[in-house]
Amino acid sequence: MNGPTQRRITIKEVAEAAGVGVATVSRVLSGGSASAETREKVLAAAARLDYRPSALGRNLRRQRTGGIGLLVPDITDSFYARLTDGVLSCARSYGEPVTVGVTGDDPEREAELIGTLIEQSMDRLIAVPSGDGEMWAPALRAGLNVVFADRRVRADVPSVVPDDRAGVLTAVEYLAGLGHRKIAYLGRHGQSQRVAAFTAAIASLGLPDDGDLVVHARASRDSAYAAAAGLLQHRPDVTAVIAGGNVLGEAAVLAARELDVRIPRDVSLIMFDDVPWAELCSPPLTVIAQPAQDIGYRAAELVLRHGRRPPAVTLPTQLVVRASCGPIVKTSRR
Amino acid sequence: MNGPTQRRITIKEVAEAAGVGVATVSRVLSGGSASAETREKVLAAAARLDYRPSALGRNLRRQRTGGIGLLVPDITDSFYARLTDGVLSCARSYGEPVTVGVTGDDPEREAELIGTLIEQSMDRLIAVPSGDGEMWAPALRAGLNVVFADRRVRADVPSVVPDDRAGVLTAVEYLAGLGHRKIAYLGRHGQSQRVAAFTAAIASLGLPDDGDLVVHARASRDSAYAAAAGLLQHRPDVTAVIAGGNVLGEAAVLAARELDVRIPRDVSLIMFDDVPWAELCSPPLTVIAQPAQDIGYRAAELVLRHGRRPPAVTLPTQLVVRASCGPIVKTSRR
DNA sequence: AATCATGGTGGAATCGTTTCCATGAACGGT
DNA sequence: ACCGTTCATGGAAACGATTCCACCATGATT
Repeated sequence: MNGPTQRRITIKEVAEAAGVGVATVSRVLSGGSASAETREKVLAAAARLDYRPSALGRNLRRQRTGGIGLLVPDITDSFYARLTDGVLSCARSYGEPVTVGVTGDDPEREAELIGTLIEQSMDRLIAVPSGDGEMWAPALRAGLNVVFADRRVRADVPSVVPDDRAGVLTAVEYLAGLGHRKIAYLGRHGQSQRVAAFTAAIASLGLPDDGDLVVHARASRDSAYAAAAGLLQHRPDVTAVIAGGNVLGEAAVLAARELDVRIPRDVSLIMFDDVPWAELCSPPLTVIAQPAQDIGYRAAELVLRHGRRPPAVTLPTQLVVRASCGPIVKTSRR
Repeated sequence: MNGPTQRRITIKEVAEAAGVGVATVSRVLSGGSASAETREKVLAAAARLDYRPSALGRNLRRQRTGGIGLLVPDITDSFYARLTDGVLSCARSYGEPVTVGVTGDDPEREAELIGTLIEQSMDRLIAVPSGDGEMWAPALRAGLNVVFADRRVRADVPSVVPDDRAGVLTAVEYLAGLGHRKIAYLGRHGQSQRVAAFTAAIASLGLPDDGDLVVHARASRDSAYAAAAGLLQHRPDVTAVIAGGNVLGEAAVLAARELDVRIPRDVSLIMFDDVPWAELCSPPLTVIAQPAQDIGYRAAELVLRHGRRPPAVTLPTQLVVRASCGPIVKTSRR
């Protein structure tokens, strides 16, 4: 009840105002051929009426919808926030709107969100996939133009991922160089790539792999804390932990503090993903930096350009040494 | 070139498969009246064909578009990420897609994004407004259903904001209680509400207000750092700083460290917005916690319900005392 | 001079859905 | 037995854009 909310003006009215047919208006505005005189008239009328073509009408006619969908596990996680920022940044330069959904690493919610996007006739989608590759078969069959980000779960879908193998290897080598032999990986579900890289790295360096050195958490902070605390409590023999993300790193620091495990004296910690607060933390955290924003940007480029899509883009990571890793002191703690 | 990308099935095909007219299909699927028999047939056909109504067609017909737009200054900022999470969480329960845009606190970019949203026929918008209220006149006249979040720049637009006045007052009182008299506010553009509350609080406590105790930064981390460093360098007389957001707080800690200003011995710091790392920081940061997620959720509710919209919702903040504020030692530092 | 190529232009079909309206059947009341 | 009411149903219009196609005028070619 706050105003007469003026009706949207259509191409028909512009045509009338310019004294031409609707086809001509459409042609002029789409850069088609027209005489200089009519072009002038149409442009003037459009400007005068502040005409904005309706994306609805356009998209209905041409079957292809503009806009791109983006599915991330958790927008609250700095890594995915930065990835999102990269996508938005690229999309903005193309003038394409981005619809964002949060999956919480739950395949069911993911499927539901995909359904919503398909209903909107979105045909371009960037996703950090939650489940395994099978789940994506229907979406792909539906003609969805999908690009995976951060994780690669199908070989037939283009993806932009950090160089997990190199990152993990760097981390493990660094820790091994400090004398650590019992190194644990604290990851979240869906990081099969990294876990594989981890066990491979352990094996290649001849370190013992006596079973459950890999612990998984779900997307929430609570779950991350529980996993970290469990690891520190039940495995007093591990002397170094690799956290597979900033939420997990945060949880590890918190849990260590709570359990009176000192970093790096009692256990060394190295965290995937460099975040601003890693430097502010006490102790400042040694991290494997990941180009989160670039990942998003490149994924958006891929999904927008759409032509000649390379199977995979791998972006380098970087070890940033701060103060959360130290040489091993004597034996295992406690 | 990766498949025959099957054509989307339409209501017409469902009608044909069910042996009824399109109108009947539409009616059944929208919950209109129909005989049990036909309802059965239609539902069966729709399920068999995996029919999904096209939002494009629907939205074109009914002039009201589903979906809501969300405009935030910086998705990388934990506060806005959490706010966004709240919006997405609420929107998901309504099955409404959310289109997100990043304004960077730039009114021009904001206007551009609004234009894009209008083109998409979005009629519902949640925004953290960058500019002043005037800028919103065209959007409102266009029939946009707007709700402001975090900042209130117009009285005639519903908004959901934290209780800035109480938050600032609490912070100032707490610092004054510790003996501080020269307190600075480090804010970002668009926080006029808080700055007003700050000067009011200063005045009400009888503290000196000798001019430029308020410093502004833009949305970027660089700008925040510059502002914080400038403040600490040029005003050795201030003994306490209130940072108006987590990015500003982070910048303040960083700048203090760089300039060898110790917290809380040399200056006390209190930060708006509680973030997970505030506890991990050295020293742990005393903060004014803001219900970022709730703000987003409530804003989404407001924009979705749409009826009887209250003029404003104010959500409480909370002082969380940690270790970044201390009593004043002697005189001004240095 | 008659015909053909050219290029600007507008009418009309189309996209997929909702909704108005007319139709026809069934049924109950007088 | 006839008429009026109710109800399910399907045809068709409408939403706003793009695009095919026919049309006409002009200029060039034979």
